[in-house]
Amino acid sequence: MLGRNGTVGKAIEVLDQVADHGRPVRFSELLDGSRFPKATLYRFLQSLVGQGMLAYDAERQTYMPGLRLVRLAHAAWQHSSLAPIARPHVDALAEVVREAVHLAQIDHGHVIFVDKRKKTNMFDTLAQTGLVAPSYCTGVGKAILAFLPEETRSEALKMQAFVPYTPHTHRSPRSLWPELDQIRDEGIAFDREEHEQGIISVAAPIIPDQRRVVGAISIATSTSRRSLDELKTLSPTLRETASRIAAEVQPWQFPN
Amino acid sequence: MLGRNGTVGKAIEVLDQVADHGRPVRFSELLDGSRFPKATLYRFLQSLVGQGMLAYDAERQTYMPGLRLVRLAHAAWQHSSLAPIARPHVDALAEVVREAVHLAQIDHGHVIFVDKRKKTNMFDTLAQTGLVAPSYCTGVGKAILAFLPEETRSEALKMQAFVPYTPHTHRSPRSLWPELDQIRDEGIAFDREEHEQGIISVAAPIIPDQRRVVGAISIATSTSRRSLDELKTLSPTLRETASRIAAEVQPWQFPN
DNA sequence: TGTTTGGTTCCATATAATGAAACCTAGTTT
DNA sequence: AAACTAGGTTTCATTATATGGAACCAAACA
Repeated sequence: MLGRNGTVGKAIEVLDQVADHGRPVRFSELLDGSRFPKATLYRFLQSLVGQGMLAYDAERQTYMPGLRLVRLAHAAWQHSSLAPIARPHVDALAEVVREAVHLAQIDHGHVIFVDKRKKTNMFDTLAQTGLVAPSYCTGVGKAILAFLPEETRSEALKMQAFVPYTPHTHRSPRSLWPELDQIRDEGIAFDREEHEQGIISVAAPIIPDQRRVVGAISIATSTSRRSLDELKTLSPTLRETASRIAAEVQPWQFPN
Repeated sequence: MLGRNGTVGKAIEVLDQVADHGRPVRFSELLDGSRFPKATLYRFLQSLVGQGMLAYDAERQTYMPGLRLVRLAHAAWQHSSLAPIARPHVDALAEVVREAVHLAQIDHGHVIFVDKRKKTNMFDTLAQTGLVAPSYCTGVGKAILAFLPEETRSEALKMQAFVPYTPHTHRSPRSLWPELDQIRDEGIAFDREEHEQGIISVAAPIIPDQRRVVGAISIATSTSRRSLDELKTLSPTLRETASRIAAEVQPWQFPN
């Protein structure tokens, strides 16, 4: 039962696989990317469909997330995500700064974008709500890493592959440490085109009432629109929004 | 594996139980409401925490939905829920009619509210997004039931307990059939204080391109604010909104 | 008509799950 | 201080469930 080779772990893996397709998916497509034998995968799919976690379209022979998962989703969203509480603050910040605003949480060393707001159609980042990103080369990721307890941070850094997405990306934990120290000092993190070429951001951690960091919020833009120095001038507004969100968060509500 | 006594079914039952608490919950509280022996429940919780579907707060010894579920949630929400597509239409309708607007889908005979908008703070119904309601005594439920294929409708009706929530509630499928016929004729359903005393609604099914019904939308209010006749005058607007949503829905995207 | 493809089922065997009982720690009561 | 209680955690002989290669099925294709 425990671990990825338990029955529960395997079922969740299948669930993830269907969800990751982002569209209805046929059995053979799932089989191609699966580590399970045909009969085993088939049985897991039948089981998840029977439980309502997946839905099966008999006409097109495709699988997709089911309404029981949608229902669970909602409960999870409301009680384990910053997004419901932070939404008005994220909206307000986006209105003021006229750039993309991201809200993220961390999960086993990876950043999960849980909300994103922008008020213009001119520009966008790759960040999509619900998506996972590395923590070592995103503003929100570094803002969170800097304020994690030492041991948790070490574990989180171990899980990073330090893929050099751009010439500016950190290549190792050792390279990153001095910057994390600086982030702790200033309470502000920057993404200097480290994750996406041409994309910069400024981020602040969300830390309720001297407790541990629960997430981070960032303002992201392109180098063609703004400079890093211009982003710096938005730091006070950003910190204030992060504080407001932190004030509303009840720390016991969130996982980590 | 198949059914509620398979390992997967049991794990999902535990997941549901934690999610249904809507707040961090301790092991003993879960044990109280569980059909599993102590060791079995404990092991399921450890397994789900290990997989990230649940999170465990060691300080308070409480469990809650985990970020992997939030992530899965998002995928499910975006690809298996009407809400993302329907949102602008629901907003627009709420703006026009100045009452609560509900969006719902059906799942094994039960209605799931997937979105809800209102532009006044004066009153509210019990409908909460993500919640499940019976189909036989809600406007959206009856709107969907009426347009389901015959066999699916029979199955769905069998799953209803026909609890008489108010004196106006249908007590049996037999009692409901003539009204479903009428709903099919008119393309409009009413909740005449059948689910909640004092609450009435008008609902229309969402049926893309001669295909099967995928959901329904309703306008709900209280008898102290509006009469049923007044709600009737909103039918054309409601039908139009339902048609607009249906036009955007790609029928293969949604589960049944 | 024979072959291919994708999906579905079978069942002897293997593996994981089971759950009563015991254990552990912290707090409470005597 | 000792005994007791409560909530959480672990053990392991036994049982139940999962496994997965092979076979089967239906539809489409050559």
